[in-house]
Amino acid sequence: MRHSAAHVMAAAVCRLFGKVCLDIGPATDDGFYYDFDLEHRLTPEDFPAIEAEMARIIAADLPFERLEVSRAQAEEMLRDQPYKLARLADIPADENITFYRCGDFRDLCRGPHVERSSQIKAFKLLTVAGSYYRGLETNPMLQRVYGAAAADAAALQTILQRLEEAKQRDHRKLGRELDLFSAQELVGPGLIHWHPRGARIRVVIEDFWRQAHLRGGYELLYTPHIGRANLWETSGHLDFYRESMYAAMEIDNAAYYLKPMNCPFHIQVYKSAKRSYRELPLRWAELGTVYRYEKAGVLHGLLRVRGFTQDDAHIFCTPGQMAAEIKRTLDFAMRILRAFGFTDISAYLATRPAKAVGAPENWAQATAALEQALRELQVDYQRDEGGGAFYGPKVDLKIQDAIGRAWQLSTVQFDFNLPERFDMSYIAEDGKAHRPYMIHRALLGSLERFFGILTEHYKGAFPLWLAPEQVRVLPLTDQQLDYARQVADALLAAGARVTVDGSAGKIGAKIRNAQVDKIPYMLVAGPREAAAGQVSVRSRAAGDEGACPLAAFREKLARESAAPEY
RNA sequence: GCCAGCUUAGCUCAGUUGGUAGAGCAGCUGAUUUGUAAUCAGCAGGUCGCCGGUUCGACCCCGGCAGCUGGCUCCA
Repeated sequence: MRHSAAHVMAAAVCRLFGKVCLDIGPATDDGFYYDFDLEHRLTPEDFPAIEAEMARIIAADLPFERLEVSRAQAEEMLRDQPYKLARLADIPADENITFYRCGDFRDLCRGPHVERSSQIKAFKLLTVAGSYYRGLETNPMLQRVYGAAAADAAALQTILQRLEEAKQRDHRKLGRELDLFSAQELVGPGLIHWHPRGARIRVVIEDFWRQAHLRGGYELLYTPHIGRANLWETSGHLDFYRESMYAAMEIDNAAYYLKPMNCPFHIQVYKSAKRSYRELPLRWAELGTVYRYEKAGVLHGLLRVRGFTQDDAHIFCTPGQMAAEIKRTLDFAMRILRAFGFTDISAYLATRPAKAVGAPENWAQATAALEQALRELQVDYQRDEGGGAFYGPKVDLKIQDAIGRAWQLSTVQFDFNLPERFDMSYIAEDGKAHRPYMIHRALLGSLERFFGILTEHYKGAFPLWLAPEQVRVLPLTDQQLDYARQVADALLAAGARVTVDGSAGKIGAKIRNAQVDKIPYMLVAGPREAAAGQVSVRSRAAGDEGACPLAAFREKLARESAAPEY
């Protein structure tokens, strides 16, 4: 039905805009799109006319007819459709060539379709965008119109509501409304400023992350932001990653580059001493800020930026330790993700691509270790055959957020390349130098991206342990301002993130503002509470919870705001 | 980077078929001192993204640039 809706849209566009070169128009999860090439530049202002034309075709209840034709007939039918002719040429000789006809519109198409146009019950055009022919950057750009289509009006409403819900959760909107972060034109695109409220959350995330890593057997590193050209030549980045790197800075006749990755620095720390098998595995983690030149058109809020902090780590181990380290790392990653409220986790295992470095038997061993760990940890996973980086196989973990969207966060990657390039070694029991195994991993991915996803997951209503402002004390009148400050001081001393609303408004207004700011707890302090040393607790989610002694609330807060177990 | 669209006050948006702009919220000041989602009044705030062109005159028309948005491509 959705695919048929694409045909009907193409038919409508052809009727309205004269000569249209058609490419393809498949169904999508929620609807359909069609790629065309036409003189007229389509805009959303064209949608009502196209939709009206589509509605006419649907109302006419036209049949979809399947036509089986010879290749010669097909070529004749498509003589003024260059993209279609190219698609036709791709159809294998032993396959039937079919067209589907609906009214005066017919399209080279494998089908199937609905029987009659009236079976398209509900649709709506959504956006128009550019799209390279066959997805190749060097090809001409076609115009793509996306639409939603559903079995009935209610189902279409559900789709549109889901899109609206995603819009309401957009971290860029919430980031502005809740004053969490910004990017500044004067500074440059893709460079993030964490405002006080966003930074408070980041501090909690980082503190939690550091504690977890120290308890999890990692050491923490800090490494420089720039390094000499030699370093990046040795690592190979200047050969294969240069277009993603910021240009060199010349200092004392040497070229320095801003780091796009942390690995070479960690390797230098490794190489600062002769390593023994007795000290392996080494697990070194760093919140490492990197800069990458991302094309302007791909930047997106916090999710795709040019400067970001990876929660990076490198594990150096012996081949014999590798399987255990993999399992340990994946288990650790999942426990951390669950702590942040992401419980629905799945995995992708990417295996050896055609062009790869490293011995095939090492690849096989590493891939098997990854797969075994996934099985032992009972994670659902899919294999992405040949999808690994050239330097090693990897596992990516994906989570589902509160409205079911999937995001890739963690990645665990083998590296058979850098240990070689940097000639890393350790002395084994046999007294000889051996090459260590190297594993890259990031759990949150980058703090920017993770924070964006977290914001959308919670719709800005961060749980108590993450909330930038956990408690706001609301004096009923100015008479209670001193008492409110005492309450706040007492909570502050206990480690809470707390403020006082000293504005002149009525209590209703103060509550409204606190709700809009998504503060987990509001404490109303009127004359009754001040006299009794109490606070009236209102929770963001549950509303008025009644009065209790300040000390009791302080204990409740301490209990509830502890970082989660993991 | 590519295609298209957008850019007016801190935010969300009106507006002028070319005669240099307005609202709500936020801010500030004053009044109000209030019991669980918006008290009232006043004030202030804008080289209408930037640069250039056309014009007697440009926020409006044209060109260039920047940023953003939706996609595409990319994502070691």
